Amino acid sequence: MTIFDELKARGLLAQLTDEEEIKELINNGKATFYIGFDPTADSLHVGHFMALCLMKRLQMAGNKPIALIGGGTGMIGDPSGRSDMRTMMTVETIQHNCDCFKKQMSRFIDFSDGKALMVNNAEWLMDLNYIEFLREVGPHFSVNNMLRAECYKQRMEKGLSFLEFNYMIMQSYDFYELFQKYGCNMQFGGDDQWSNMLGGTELIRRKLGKDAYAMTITLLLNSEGKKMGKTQKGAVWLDPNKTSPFEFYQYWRNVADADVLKCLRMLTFLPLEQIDEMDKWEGSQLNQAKEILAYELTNLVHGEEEAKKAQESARALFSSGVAADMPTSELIEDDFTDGTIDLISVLCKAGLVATRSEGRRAIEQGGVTLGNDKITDVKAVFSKDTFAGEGAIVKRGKKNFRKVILK
RNA sequence: GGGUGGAUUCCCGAGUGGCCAAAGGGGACAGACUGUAAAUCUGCUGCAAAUUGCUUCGGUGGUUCGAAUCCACCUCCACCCA
Repeated sequence: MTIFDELKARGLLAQLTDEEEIKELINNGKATFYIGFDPTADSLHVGHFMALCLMKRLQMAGNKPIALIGGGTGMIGDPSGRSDMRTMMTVETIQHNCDCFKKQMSRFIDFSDGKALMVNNAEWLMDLNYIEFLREVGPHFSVNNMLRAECYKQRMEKGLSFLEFNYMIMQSYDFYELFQKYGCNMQFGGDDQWSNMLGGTELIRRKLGKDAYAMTITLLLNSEGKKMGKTQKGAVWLDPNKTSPFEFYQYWRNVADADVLKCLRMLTFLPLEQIDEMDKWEGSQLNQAKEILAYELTNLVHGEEEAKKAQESARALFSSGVAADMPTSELIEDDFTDGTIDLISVLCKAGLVATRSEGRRAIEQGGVTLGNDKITDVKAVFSKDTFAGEGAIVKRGKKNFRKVILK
């Protein structure tokens, strides 16, 4: 199976400028492609993960990836899909975020021997001269056309500043620059980037009379049509310090039935035959598929050891309620008053609730378990013995466990 | 630059002097039912030393016994005119 067919079978491809040409390029390892990453946070998240996978897949097929960090475009902010204006970031923050991205990406992509490149568009965007730039690219963009783009249309109602309006031009210029510098002939990106990407191919054609191609990846949406990788706490990060391997594993273990197969296809590197086999599973059997999904992804992002640990913890926790390796919190002597500590404090210290009010609610509603006892008395207190030695397992709701130990 | 309308809690959105920690909906959280799923039902949703107290309705200042609500100035946004 060719790489192109595989990508297609996995449901990764959304829009393409020229299917035949792109097929020819990537199947024969002749593509030098780039994907842009906006440094809006100090870690990549699940949303970026698909892009990284795609880079990896194409790299394995002999193509050359360029990871473009948007140090320059980050100064502007992409208005696509945003309902409000993005807060502007300081130069220092952007730089810091770029550095973090670099580190994380190196885990997935092989940058050795020029097999892949990582560049920052700040390199060429920051020193542009306004007038020169306007003269150079300005004539090639039609405002009428830009306004017709879906991503701007939506913003016409809410307000779109000139600053953000320029994002498309900057991104197009990136492609143009990469095309000339590195022979980059393709751009990939999220489906929401389509119009920005077309801007680039258009600019290259108009200025250089050459063809470049663009292709978008399907956005990973769940069955409810929402972007995946978001939780109530925010994004699911790839940085283990922001989202622990266990949490990461649990996120995937908990996807809806309707989404498991799609996730397996789009995100894992498992052979398609194996995935098709799982497609036949039904009902509670899907829990197996979810385990596989969670394990595979945790393995990819955090390594085999972490994946195993997370899986074992999860299994143990949900079957017997105990696990050797589980999120642990420590109490110190000072947390106790007269040798005891109240349950609300325990919940807070363990990070299971954000405020004491929330803790009180959780207890009142019967959501809190310590050891094997459900506790509904808000005023319940516990002695140091409770947490000594092996500690005690505190549960808030059905899926939030924490081992609490007296230090 | 001129005019008009607007900014309320995680989001949408009511409230136009005390009865307001602020209707309703969504989301989130907890419980029941389940398969660590979905759907459904119930509870709950500012903070805390918790039948009470404290802080919130874009910002600052003012009027008043009392302000989300009235006044002044400011900031931001949308629409119309230039």
